Amino acid sequence: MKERRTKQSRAALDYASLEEARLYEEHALTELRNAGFRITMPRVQVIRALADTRTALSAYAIHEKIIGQGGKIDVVSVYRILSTLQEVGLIHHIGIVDGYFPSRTTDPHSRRSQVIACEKCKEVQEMAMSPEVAQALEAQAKAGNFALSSIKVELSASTCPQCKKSR
Amino acid sequence: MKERRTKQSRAALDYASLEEARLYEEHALTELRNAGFRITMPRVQVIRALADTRTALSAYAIHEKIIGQGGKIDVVSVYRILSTLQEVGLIHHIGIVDGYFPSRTTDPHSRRSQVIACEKCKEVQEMAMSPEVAQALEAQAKAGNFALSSIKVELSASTCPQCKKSR
DNA sequence: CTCGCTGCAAAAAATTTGCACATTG
DNA sequence: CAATGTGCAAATTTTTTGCAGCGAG
Repeated sequence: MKERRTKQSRAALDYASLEEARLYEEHALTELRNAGFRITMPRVQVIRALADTRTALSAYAIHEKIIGQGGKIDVVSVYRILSTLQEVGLIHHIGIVDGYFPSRTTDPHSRRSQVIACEKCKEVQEMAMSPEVAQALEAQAKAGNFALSSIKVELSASTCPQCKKSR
Repeated sequence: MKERRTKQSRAALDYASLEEARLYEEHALTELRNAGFRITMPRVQVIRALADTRTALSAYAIHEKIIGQGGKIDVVSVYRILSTLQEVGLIHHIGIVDGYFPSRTTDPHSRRSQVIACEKCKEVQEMAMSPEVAQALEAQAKAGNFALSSIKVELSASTCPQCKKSR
């Protein structure tokens, strides 16, 4: 029941599609370069570890994933690279699951993020923030006389579509 | 310029009004009792430390605040009490400032929270989540076939009303 | 070639655990 | 007085820092 697969399913539930991953890697490298950062092996490795994940990862989880795949990197570098990636807007830190997740679809410079995390399987999904929501929040901040600089929305679900099916 | 005060201003910028604090303490103790927890000195102390704060506090910050006021408590207890308070819904962990903040106005059982934090002075304010925002997010989750269980909105502002004035 | 970046070593900070004792209801 | 909760000691985990040397551009 847990091993359920469909024709076009991915190889393992923990990984995003190859295409998604490839796109993210490319995108991330470009953004990094544009921001004036050098492209190094450690950075490529961290980006790849994030590129195909479906769950939010901690610095240690990323480190282990890289080592587990035969890579070589120090945890300290993972920390430093994560803060660089966050600075450039290529990843978000997700509070409700305490981990980093790649920003695959969101504009790195938008300062807005919306995700939903499944409590059961821990998978995270980015969602587009609807203009209504964004505008309502902006209006509210303005009414309160705040100079709004960023919006972060984190939703939590007891089950996601996959978890719902496998029962 | 920094010491600006108005007639009805609070004694120190770090503290919420006495009335707000008193109400929160009372409310928190009631909820704790109702949830079947005992009322103990350490718990009262942590609740008080949170009751009058305007910024989000870490476990250590709470510990120091209590000790600094002549109280006595172990950090370990602070951790345990914080997780109890969170379980009961009396505090929220605010990701963008990485600290705990009292839920003064939100219903402990609503599983919804919305706050705004000022990047300059670090003060946090709870905001009511507008029905439009809540409904839009619910609809979105439903459309994605997720069983939504909680909503957390964190806004960040470069300046808050107070910071804006003092310039 | 030359900064920017990484690894290594080490320290510091944050969080968790086990157990004997104290306290609440 | 019977859980429940706390303090203390200690371990574990996470995060930060300083510095010498490597390597991307």
